[in-house]
This record gives sequence, structure tokens and C-alpha cells, in this order.
Amino acid sequence: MNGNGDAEADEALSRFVERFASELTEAGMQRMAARVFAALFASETASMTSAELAGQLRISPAAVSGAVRYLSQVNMVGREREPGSRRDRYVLHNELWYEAIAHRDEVLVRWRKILSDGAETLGPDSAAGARAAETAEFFEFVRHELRAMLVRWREHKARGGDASRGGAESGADSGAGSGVDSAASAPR
Amino acid sequence: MNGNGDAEADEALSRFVERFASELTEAGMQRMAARVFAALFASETASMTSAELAGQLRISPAAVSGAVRYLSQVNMVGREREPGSRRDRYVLHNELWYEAIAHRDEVLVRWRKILSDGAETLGPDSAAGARAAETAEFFEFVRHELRAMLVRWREHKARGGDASRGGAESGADSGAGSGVDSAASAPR
DNA sequence: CGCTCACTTCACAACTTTGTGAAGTTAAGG
DNA sequence: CCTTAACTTCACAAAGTTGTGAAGTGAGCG
Repeated sequence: MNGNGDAEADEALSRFVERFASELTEAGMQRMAARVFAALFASETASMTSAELAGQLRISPAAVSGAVRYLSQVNMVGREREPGSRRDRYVLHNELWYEAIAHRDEVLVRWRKILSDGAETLGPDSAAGARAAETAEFFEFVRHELRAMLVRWREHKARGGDASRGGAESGADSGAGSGVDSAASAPR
Repeated sequence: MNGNGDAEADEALSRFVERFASELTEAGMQRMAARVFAALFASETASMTSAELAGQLRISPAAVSGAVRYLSQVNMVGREREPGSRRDRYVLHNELWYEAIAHRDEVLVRWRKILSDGAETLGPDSAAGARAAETAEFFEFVRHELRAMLVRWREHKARGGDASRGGAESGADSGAGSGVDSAASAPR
């Protein structure tokens, strides 16, 4: 049924990886970091070695190194030494979305601070000052909402992600078995 | 109390503008767009003319034009003709945060699509496929949560922003007066 | 003990982005 | 209807970003 079936599959996988990476890039992520992330994401064990990444993405080891450094800094991947070898494996962080939201949290705190200071500078009885104060409040509101949202997502999942039929708007046609977390930390 | 009080005030305002803009830039927004946005935000009427922007930010009219074009595209500012003059005024959009979230909504829809397709490509019984499907579901979840959040913000505001004690998790300690909307669409 | 492989760092070149001056376009006002 | 003021577009120069090859570093294996 497939002599070049593998090749076709690789081709399709690559298209998905590049498409996903392209979106992430557009959203502000560095290009190489996005590509590495997408490749890891699409890999069976959510983990790859430097050589595998370089090979699949057709980039130099240096580029892999740079991308991984960034992804480590923002806590999206971890590094594991492959036992009995001198190779590292880069592994998608278990609590991926948790980390992402946590990072957003820090940003919101910074923004809130700046806006509060700005409100003070502009004065409480100027429209501009009021606007700044209000926006600061909005960011604080969002911050708490995001935290609450993560809790609800956990519940949603725990309550059975597969019973999700009739989900949000028109029924998600996914059918995921394992969670992002568990899948990401899946057997290697 | 102030002979050069105006100069000091301008200085302080400028610091706030540049600081805010810098954060927005770091978050992925074009630099000029961020600076123009911040300047509008910190202005008393949430609106300025091209000349005012160019003067305050020390940039060319061309740069203002480019920034405004971008901000219009993403629906953050509107353009109004100043009656009895041939000048335009650029005005912060009334429902600023609503627009921002709406934009995010579109992004989430795109991501969900890509991930659903990816899940199909990878196959439902591979860990990678399951991961993609699960993530697609997560994005859909977030999308609805964001919408719900906006509704709650409206309630929160309507209920009196100052009675906000006992917010989400540990109570927000803000205390703004007028709403972002109302302030942004304030009298000119 | 030293060799070798894997990763990292560095300097540089290619590419992209960004802001400007100048020419072009449109519309108000004489 | 022509002038002029305001905004926009265009080509280009400056600045910044990104990925590579090559040299450097250090840990495991013989």
C-alpha cells in the first residue's frame, strides 16, 4: 500500500509543521523558534534531538541551538540528556498552555504597573488619566480571568474531553484521548 | 507652582507614552504604530491630528501616515475630518478592547483550523494527532472564554468599577472612574 | 589520558524592516 | 479655476534581524 507512503506522510507532516510555524511567526514568535516548536509539537513523542530537528527543518545546528535557547527561556521546552549517549533531547514542556498563560500573566502585571503610573502622572481628573486608570483595571481583570480560565479548562478536561460532543459552537470534531499534558509527557 | 510646569508635564507625559509604546512594541506591535497609539491614548480627547502626532513624537508625516494606516487596518483608530479645516483627526476606537479581543478571536479560529487539519493528517491514534486535536479544542475553549470574559467586564463596569472589591481571585485594588469606552469617546 | 562527537558561540553576510525626503494626489478656499 | 494646504505614496538609505560556517568548549568513551 505504501512504498513511498512514508515519503508522502513526511511531506504532509512537513506541510503541517510549516503552516503552524508560519502562524506562530505571524503572531510574533521568532521564525526558527516557531519552526522548532512546531516540529516538536508534531513529533510522536513531543521530543527530538538536535540532529533530527536540523535534518527535518533543513537548518544548521547553530540555528537549532539559537531556537532552543529562546524556547527554553520562555519555558516552552526542556532539555534532557539521552542516557547512554552524548545527545540532548528537546522536550515540549508538559504544562505548555499553563506556561503560556503564566507568561502572559507577567506581561499583564507590567502593563498594569505602567498604566497605573501613567494615570498618576496624567492626574485623576483628566480624561486621559481616567482612561489609563480604567485600562489598568481592565488588565488586572483579564489577569484574574485568565487564571480562572485555566482552572475551568482543567475541569473541562477532567470531566472527560471525549464527552465534548456538542462542545462549544458546533461540536468539536476532535476526539482527543490524552490531554495535552499527558501527551506531551508521553512515553519516549 | 509652575512656570515651566507645562514643560515638566510634557516631559512626564512623553515618558509615559514612550514607556507604554515600548511595551507594546515588545509585544509584537510595529514601533511607530505603538508610539502613535500610546500618544493618542495619553491625549486628553483620545484624538490628535497628524501634525500634532508628528510634532510630539518627532517623526515625519510619512511615518504618521504609515502608522495610522496600520492602526486603521486592525481597527484601533478611526479617522475624522475636522470640520472647517482640511485636517484629519485620528481617534482611538471607542470599543478598543472589544476590538482587540475580536481580532484575537479571528486568530484563534485560524489556529484551530490548522490544528484540526493537522490532527487529521497525523492520524487519530498517534500521540501527535491526539495532541493536535486536543490543542485545537483548547483554542476553541479559549475563544469562547474570551467572549464570555468581555461580557463579564461589561457587567463589572456597569456594576460600578469602584465596588469591584472581591474580584476574581483576591480582589482587584484598582478604582477607576469612567469606562474605557466612555473615556475614549469622550467629548472633544 | 586523550580523542571524538555533540552542542555552543562568534563574526559575518544576506535579507528584511523601518523611516525619510520628495513627488504625487485630493480637496478646501479665494 | 487656480492656489495651497494636508495627507499619501514611492524609492531609497539606514538600521536591525536572522541564519550560516567555522572555531571553541566540554563531556563520554576507548
